Amino acid sequence: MALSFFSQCGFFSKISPKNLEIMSSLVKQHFYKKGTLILNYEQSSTTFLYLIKGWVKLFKESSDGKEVIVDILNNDHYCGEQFFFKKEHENDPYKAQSISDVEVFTMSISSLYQLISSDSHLSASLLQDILRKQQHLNMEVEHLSIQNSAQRIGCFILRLSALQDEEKITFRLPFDKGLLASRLSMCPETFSRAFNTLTKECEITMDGNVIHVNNVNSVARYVCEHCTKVFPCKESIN
Amino acid sequence: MALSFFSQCGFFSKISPKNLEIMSSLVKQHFYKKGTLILNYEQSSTTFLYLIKGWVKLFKESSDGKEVIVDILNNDHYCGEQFFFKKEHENDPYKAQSISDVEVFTMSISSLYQLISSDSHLSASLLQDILRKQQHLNMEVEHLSIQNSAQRIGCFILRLSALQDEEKITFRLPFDKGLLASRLSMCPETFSRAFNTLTKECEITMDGNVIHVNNVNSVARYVCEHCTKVFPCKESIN
DNA sequence: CGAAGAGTTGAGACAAATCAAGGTGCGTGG
DNA sequence: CCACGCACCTTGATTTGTCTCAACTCTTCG
Repeated sequence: MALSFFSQCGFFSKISPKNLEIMSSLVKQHFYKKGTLILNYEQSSTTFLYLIKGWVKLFKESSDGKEVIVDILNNDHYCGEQFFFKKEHENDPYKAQSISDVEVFTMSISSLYQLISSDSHLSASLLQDILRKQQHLNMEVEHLSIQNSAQRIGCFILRLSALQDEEKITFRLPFDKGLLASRLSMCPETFSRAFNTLTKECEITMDGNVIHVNNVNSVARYVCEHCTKVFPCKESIN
Repeated sequence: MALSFFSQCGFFSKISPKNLEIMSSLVKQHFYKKGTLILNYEQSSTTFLYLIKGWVKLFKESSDGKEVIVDILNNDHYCGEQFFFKKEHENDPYKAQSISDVEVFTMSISSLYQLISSDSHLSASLLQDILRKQQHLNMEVEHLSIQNSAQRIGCFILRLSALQDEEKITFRLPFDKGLLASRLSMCPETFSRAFNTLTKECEITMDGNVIHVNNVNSVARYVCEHCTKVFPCKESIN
């Protein structure tokens, strides 16, 4: 891969020139079609996966066979950093599957860890990223206890909308509704009904996979009612 | 504070001798009685708080005035690391209140960050700690979507029990039931009823604040039914 | 003794999951 | 081109889980 690529690549942009060289010899670039299993349980615990473009779902199966969504990754998200310090038997692995056509690069966790260890700017940049992720997880926990289903959907849409800076927004859902429901910890039926109440409560409609937000503030008024933050809360999408 | 203290103190045990000197001049030790407000919103975003001994609750107030528990800290837990990179206006602050008599030390976030930046062993050790925290948050999210109230209580008790290595265990709840209910995202009434079902479903009873677990495995059977992990799952208490 | 705080219990309301039945859009094979 | 199957989504009926409100008990502490 081109060295110049990494210089725009999330936390890697802080990598030292020397390590940049080393790194480019360690990574492998891959292209996968929608629906491909990218990592199985075993691979996940030794592989650092960086998503250049597309959408990837991370998931596990619970002991009674249901799929549990761990996370949904988008451009410049990554996974695997939690295994830096893990011994084999402590692992809590997952599977990764593409839910769109995707472009990724991978490298082994251990070699990334060596890079990090020898590059204090890189490690600071990673730390910053991880703390942001942690903030997001804190928000998720909070929302699961104070928001109802319709509000969780609305909040997700607001965060997608935040990428644009308009009053009226139209965009396509990045993946199917069943998966989004699952990501937001509700069943598909609840998702469908909750979206109806969202339409009733504020100026937002859905046509197939296309969302029309006619007034962002009306959505925020309904969604952020019980939240400890104030909209616009500038969180990342996931 | 004694230099030797930090050498046994969570991730600080990896601090270099030189930084250890510097650090000991930066920290302030405090003792607070149960019920003291240790940090207000403003202080929280500039203060690193390390809990040497006792229990501290971190909380916020939502826009409709309800208290939302962010975390409950115990020996060797800390808070404030999320502000390393935060600009003033991005802050998502909280309050900290002691829920037992406590012993803590504090230092400013910025001076801790300088220490971290100049000490790669220390920063690696911090990173490890933070990744553990992140794992725990992931687990919390997962549990909120797949466990019912009784299972969440049971899971909390199992994690407290994991500190001991016996079949039959008796211990005292470290803080009152209302707070625990809130920490587990349920109301006090639900906590009370859910504990009754727990007693019915497995060999566990409660007498005041004292929990008797007569058979750890019977609890695990009920609690871990839908989980993606296998008991004993060796998570930290909080 | 009385007041306050913590915990429990019951009744009713409400939210979400489950179960069951249809609808819609789409690609494939005839 | 149509017909079929299939995946995705929606809707309705029912059940389950949790919250809310209110009443009551128990303990503690002045």
